[in-house]
Amino acid sequence: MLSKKTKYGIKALTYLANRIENCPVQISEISKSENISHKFLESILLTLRKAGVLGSKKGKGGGYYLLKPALEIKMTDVIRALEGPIAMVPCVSLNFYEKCDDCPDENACSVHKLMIQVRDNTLHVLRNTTLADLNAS
Amino acid sequence: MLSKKTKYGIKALTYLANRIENCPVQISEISKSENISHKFLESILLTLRKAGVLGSKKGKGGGYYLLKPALEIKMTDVIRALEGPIAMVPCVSLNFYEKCDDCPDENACSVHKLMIQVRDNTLHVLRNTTLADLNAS
DNA sequence: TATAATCCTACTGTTCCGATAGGGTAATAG
DNA sequence: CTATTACCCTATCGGAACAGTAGGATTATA
Repeated sequence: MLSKKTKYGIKALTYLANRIENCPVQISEISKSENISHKFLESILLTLRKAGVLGSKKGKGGGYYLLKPALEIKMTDVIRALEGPIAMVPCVSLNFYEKCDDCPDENACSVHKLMIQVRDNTLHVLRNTTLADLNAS
Repeated sequence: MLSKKTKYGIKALTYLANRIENCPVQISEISKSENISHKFLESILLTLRKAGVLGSKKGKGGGYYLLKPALEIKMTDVIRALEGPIAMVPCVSLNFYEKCDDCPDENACSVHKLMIQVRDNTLHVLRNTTLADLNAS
């Protein structure tokens, strides 16, 4: 299941991408438009800034803005920053690998085999989808 | 993330599918072979029986066995029984649909659009994979 | 009738998620 | 220079879900 953090993050990014000008947008503007708690959204945007997806400007007239064109922001980057692993089990994760306690041999594990298939298919979608593809049509 | 319940369930099913004879296998045999807590596995196999995947025989010499040939047991059925929804958000789930609180219009939602893509790709894998495909090679 | 095994309900400890609280810090307007 | 605005950061907390446990009831076999 996708966490609300990730869901709200994607919605906020889409909102930013749909603006005509890429100038700083305040948290409260996004929060009102997308029905997201102001404080919660604040922590989400902070995470995206630390991940290098968003830039921010402090003080009056400040806010958050996209650091790159929407076409260059891949969904893999966004989801990894907010959600963590894309894989459904840590033992098939590319970026967040962890060995299973119960599995003596990964290559003989049926779950491992299946989840690699799922991961590859999911990655294919997320790698080839950018923020620009999610724009309101 | 896949729950341990689902993971253990798939491992147990694979174990059953790999047996030469499809006669009742005791919980403790599977539990030992796959390093799963006996009691926990018990509840998992019970779920699979209620879902119509496994049959059981009580009393001495009893145990669990596959109700259908491995080739006819789809991963979608197994995962839905143990994990619940396959989709990453309830609003794109086929079997466990729920409307989002924050979304006035699903069709305009960027997350919705993206997650339908992911769901379709995942479903494609899980529908076309049966227990027989997971056999130890 | 003893024993072996599933069946079933309830409970519990832990972890994670979603959200909140409260102040600190930087930039801008005037 | 100062007030205001808005981001920055840490800590905390309630609740839900997960992983696993406990204990006995039931049923079938030998």
